[in-house]
Amino acid sequence: MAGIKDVAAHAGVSVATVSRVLNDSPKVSQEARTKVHAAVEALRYRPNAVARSLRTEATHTLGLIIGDILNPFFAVLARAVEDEARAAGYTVVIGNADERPEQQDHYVRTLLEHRVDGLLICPTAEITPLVEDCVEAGGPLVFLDRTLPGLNVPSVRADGTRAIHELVEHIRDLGHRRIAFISGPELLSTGRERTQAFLDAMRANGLEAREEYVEAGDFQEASGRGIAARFLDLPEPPEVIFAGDNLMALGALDEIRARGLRIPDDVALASFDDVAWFVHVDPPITAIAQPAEELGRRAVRALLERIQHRPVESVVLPARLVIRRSCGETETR
Amino acid sequence: MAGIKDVAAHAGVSVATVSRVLNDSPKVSQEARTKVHAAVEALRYRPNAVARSLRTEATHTLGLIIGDILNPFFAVLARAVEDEARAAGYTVVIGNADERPEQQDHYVRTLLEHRVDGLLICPTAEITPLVEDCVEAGGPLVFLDRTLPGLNVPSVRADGTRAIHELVEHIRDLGHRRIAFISGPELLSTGRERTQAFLDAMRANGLEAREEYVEAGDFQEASGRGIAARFLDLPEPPEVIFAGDNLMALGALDEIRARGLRIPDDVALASFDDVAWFVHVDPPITAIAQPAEELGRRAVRALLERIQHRPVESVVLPARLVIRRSCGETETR
DNA sequence: TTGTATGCGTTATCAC
DNA sequence: GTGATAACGCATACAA
Repeated sequence: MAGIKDVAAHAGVSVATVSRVLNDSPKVSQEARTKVHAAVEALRYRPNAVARSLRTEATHTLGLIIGDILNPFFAVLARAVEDEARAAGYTVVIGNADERPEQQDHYVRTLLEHRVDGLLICPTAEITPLVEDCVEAGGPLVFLDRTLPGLNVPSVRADGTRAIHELVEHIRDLGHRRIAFISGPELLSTGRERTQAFLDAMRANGLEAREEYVEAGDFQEASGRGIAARFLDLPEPPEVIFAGDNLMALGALDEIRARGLRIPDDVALASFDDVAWFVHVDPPITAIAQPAEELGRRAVRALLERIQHRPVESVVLPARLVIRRSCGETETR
Repeated sequence: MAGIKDVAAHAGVSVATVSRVLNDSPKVSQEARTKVHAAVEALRYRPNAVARSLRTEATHTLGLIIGDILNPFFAVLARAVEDEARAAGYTVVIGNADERPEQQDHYVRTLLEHRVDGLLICPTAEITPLVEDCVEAGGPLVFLDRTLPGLNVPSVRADGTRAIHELVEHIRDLGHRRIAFISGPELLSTGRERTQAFLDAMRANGLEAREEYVEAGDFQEASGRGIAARFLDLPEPPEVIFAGDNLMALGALDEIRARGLRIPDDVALASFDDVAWFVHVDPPITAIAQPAEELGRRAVRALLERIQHRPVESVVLPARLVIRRSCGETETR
């Protein structure tokens, strides 16, 4: 493959001039510029980003570690991150942690070795030593969607507290009392936050949050299904099942359908996270929507600020309740 | 950040020895090994993959260019590619072409400059000059999901021809005659192939494929909705709408619902591509499932073979019909 | 405005 | 088994 030297030779100038043309430095004659461009064209020269990065200490690459690319929420997040990064001239390398700390660490290590200019992490459950190192090393780092306690790292996330309060109130107004919650992992900030908000909301609405009506899943479909099954097997099953994320809602839906139960008559359903197809389920599913695109964009902007050594504040965006018909709402059409 | 020299100094050996330990070369004493590892630990040394790549001419990185990360089919594909690549010690950089040739080219260029060891492309519509260059340059390249005509590049894809024949036959057996097809872009191999298969299947089943019943969308939701609308506005609307991919099926569903039409009584629906939530729509959607994970895995394996300069054959896997109830099938429970 | 020369962090080729 | 040192391809300080 042609190198900068070949281009220089072909154009009859020095490598320095070629380099200057390529990085459009102002100090270069129009004539040289033209010759170089012609040579680049003729030789099909592609600058070697690896060599350039070694020299400049910058890869123009961002790392993004997400929980699960198959989760539509993360897919939207990833897409927004990629769009915003590309607009700023960066390429993003996505690592799929699959919600496993050791896989998260694998990607942290790999991305660090590849010298990404900055790292966006949706941290899995635990603070791993590697992530701690990252923080101490002080490289550009922003947490996305989730935070880790006790770490001084800016984060970009949604807060569902108010929406959860509204949801519980909405459900109570519909006449239901026994609401069960498929919570997320206790070790995840999002899991903890949603559980706490649910408990608070129940209390605020004068409803009893029975212990057997709250169980933590792992944000994956299978756990949602298993927990829904246990709820439905209870001597006094809940009137409403509220799933802590869209995948667990899908699992709960699977279980409800498998039992031939009707929504909302036999059991009502609501979900944290809104996804495109919720509209098409019968009945359409009442859900809490997170501003995923906005989160992705803001996270990239924050990270770019950090890369330029500017201080950034954490950002928290509100999630919002989307009322449909899976909780027994009366048709309004 | 600590470099290999620092490690060498700290361990009291030469950089050559450190390098040998890190790449566990056999020719190094146990003693040196221990000292180096201790130094690595103490200095929190992270090898610089950029420098290493410059020297070794290998990045252990694969490029993957897909049509749209928000399309569940591509998400599954990407996930499988990533899993298989990681197992082989490679990191994958995903580029989202968003079905736009110029954005595809942006990523081809970027990935080439970053010197990925191999490229997996789900080609958008056109043969761009850049892709042509790629082929001529002869770097490891395999097409995934789609092919480009006249290019000698191995590809890994699914063939839906038989499944489409089965679907049309199935629909005819259900008593329907007027079947409309929301086709994919004529410029995409998948679009052409599915359209041709549909037309053939209609003929083979003694059904008339009316011209106004076949229209090409762009594999995105909005086009599916628009085309479904035009079908339904026809003086004699079709009895069945068959969408060429899952996103266009979602769009068609939107339109059908917006008109207050019932499935399958007012109009039946079927989709190429099967996705998890099709089961939960009322009624569950009859669809053609592609072996997406398998495609992703096989593509990576093929690419790794190419990277090792071994010849590879293209692979074609059959898609299969999944009968549910959106075409008026009688309940079998 | 242009060219020469040095170094980025690593691996690999030699000698020892 | 080990160490010195020359590349790898590029950007840039400095000289011209």
